[in-house]
Amino acid sequence: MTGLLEQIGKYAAEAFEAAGYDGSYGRVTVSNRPDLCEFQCNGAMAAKKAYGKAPRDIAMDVLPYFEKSGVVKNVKVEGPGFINFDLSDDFLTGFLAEMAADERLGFEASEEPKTMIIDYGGPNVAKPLHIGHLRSAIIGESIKRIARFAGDKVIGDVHLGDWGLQMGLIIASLSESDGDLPYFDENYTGKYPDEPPFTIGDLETIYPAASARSKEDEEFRNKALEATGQLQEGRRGYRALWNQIMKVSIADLKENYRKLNVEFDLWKGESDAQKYIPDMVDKMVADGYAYEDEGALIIDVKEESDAKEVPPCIIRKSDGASLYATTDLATIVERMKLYDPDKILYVVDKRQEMHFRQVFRAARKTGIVKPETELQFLGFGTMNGKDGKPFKTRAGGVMRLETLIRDIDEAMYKKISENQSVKDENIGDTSEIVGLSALKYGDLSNQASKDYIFDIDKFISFEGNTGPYILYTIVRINSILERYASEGGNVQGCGFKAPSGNGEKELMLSCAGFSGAVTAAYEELAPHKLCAYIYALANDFNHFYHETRILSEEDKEKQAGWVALLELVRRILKVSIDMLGFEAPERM
RNA sequence: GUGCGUUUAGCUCAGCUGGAUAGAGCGUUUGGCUACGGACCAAAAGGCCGGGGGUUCGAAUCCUCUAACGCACGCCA
Repeated sequence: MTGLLEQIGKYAAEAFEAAGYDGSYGRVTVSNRPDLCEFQCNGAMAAKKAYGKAPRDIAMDVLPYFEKSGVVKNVKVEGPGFINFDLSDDFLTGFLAEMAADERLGFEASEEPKTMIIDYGGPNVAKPLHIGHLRSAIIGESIKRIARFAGDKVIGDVHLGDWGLQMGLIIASLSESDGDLPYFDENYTGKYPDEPPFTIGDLETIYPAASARSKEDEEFRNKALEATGQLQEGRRGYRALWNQIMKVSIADLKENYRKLNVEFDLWKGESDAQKYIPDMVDKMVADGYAYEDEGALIIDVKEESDAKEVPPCIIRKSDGASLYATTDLATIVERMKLYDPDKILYVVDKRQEMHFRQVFRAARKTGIVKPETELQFLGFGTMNGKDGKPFKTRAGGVMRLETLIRDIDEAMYKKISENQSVKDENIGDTSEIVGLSALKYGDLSNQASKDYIFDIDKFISFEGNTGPYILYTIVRINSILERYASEGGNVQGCGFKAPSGNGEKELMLSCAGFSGAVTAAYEELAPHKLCAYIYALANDFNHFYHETRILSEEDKEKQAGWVALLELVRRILKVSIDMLGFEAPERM
């Protein structure tokens, strides 16, 4: 089924055509003057120029045909030529019934599903996740889920930073501290141990120490560079050690992402792209796209229309090493080969925009990506502290994700224990679920591309436009519906009735806006639009709830209509928070 | 320096391809618990939409100039 505005718009277009005007003027929007009407059509004013006629007269021409459709009522022409009207009760209840019967709640999935790869997460091996990784994970996961709901085949790839100097640094450091391990014995031909010689905790200590040392100790740095080179050339012991680092690190990353309710389909990384590099570069040179300049191998990517010249894309440094752009290009080669996607979406810090512009252009120019395949960059803004500067710990360092999540869980635990009259044994699980909703909703309700203020106090206060408020609404509906069922009612058997009050009609109209909200969030890659929608829906529900005594209602027909409406609201909210990447607890 | 982005209520943010009186939350002030869950609801106060100019019947929205702030600008990722 098509969305509500689309359906009404169709009738409006027919009305315009019937009156002798172009149907495209029959666009309908939700009224911005709720005191006057529910919906409006401004087409008469837009048509003024084309027909050289007063907008009011055009509106009056069209008006009779609007009324005839039976879909709308109270049609009026007001002001300079606004066509204002309300929805007929029959049409609305019919629409809601159709929604309720539909698995996707009336959202029409695209007929030709696209295959889309989303590149998000981007953690580095052997380094703990910190808050810089948070937005990519939260936003990427939500967009993945929204696109899946919309019917696309979506593949999420974590794209690990698992290659390069960082690995050499760890190997070099271990060779000094644990030089007697077989990994460092070049003459060793036996099987390497199954058990890793370190824990994730060890790695997290080793890496930053080695990284700091390499900046002062040139000898050590050279050793790390050499180890990196040998690893890349395939030295057996180093490869085995690298596998151990990967094993330990990925297990830890998976656990951390699991806590965030983030799941990747692919755990590929920069290392997987390495084998495509030589052939790719050779071909780029042979085709004449890549050439040497100042000792480096570059691809020109500037275009005539650039307001500022875009620097060339460097694919090989003058010392012969490949770099970030090379790996990203080779990753595109691999993705095209293995998945042939219609689109690759990068959910990355917006400060990397120039880099991706270069990479995309180089990929297009050299033809490693099909012309039809879309490459899109979704840059997100920085998470700032309350002072407006990048978020730091009190000590001034980068905050670990684990610490952040733990802080929120603890604060939430405290709040829930204080508010709950009956002590629940599951309070720990509940505070994790609610805490995650606070964190994710707090992030997603902001426009992704903008910087935003990360205010822990605001998130854990969970009042107003927050995740916990949404969850609270769901839990409250659950409670009512459970009680209705326990008193012998059949929730699924209830049908919609014409609204009897304003709050009820508002809530119904709000429900009907679901598919429109999802469409906007999907097309614009904008989870915040879905947040805004469910917040308004939750508000409308709570308003309705306060003016209506549902369970004590004598008129069972009327009551059944309300139950049907509540069930629909619940489903919409649950489906929506699932798209945002969190869930509702049983109680809270 | 050049390019990109941001600027809307005391604070944090919405505002769809231009439409009627610019909206939320927090905070402030006031009212509502005989509870279908008060983590709620109702109401009030609070704005030259950074500034100037332009296009238009009509601009927070489009164009232009300008200011402040942020970010990015060939061998880091």
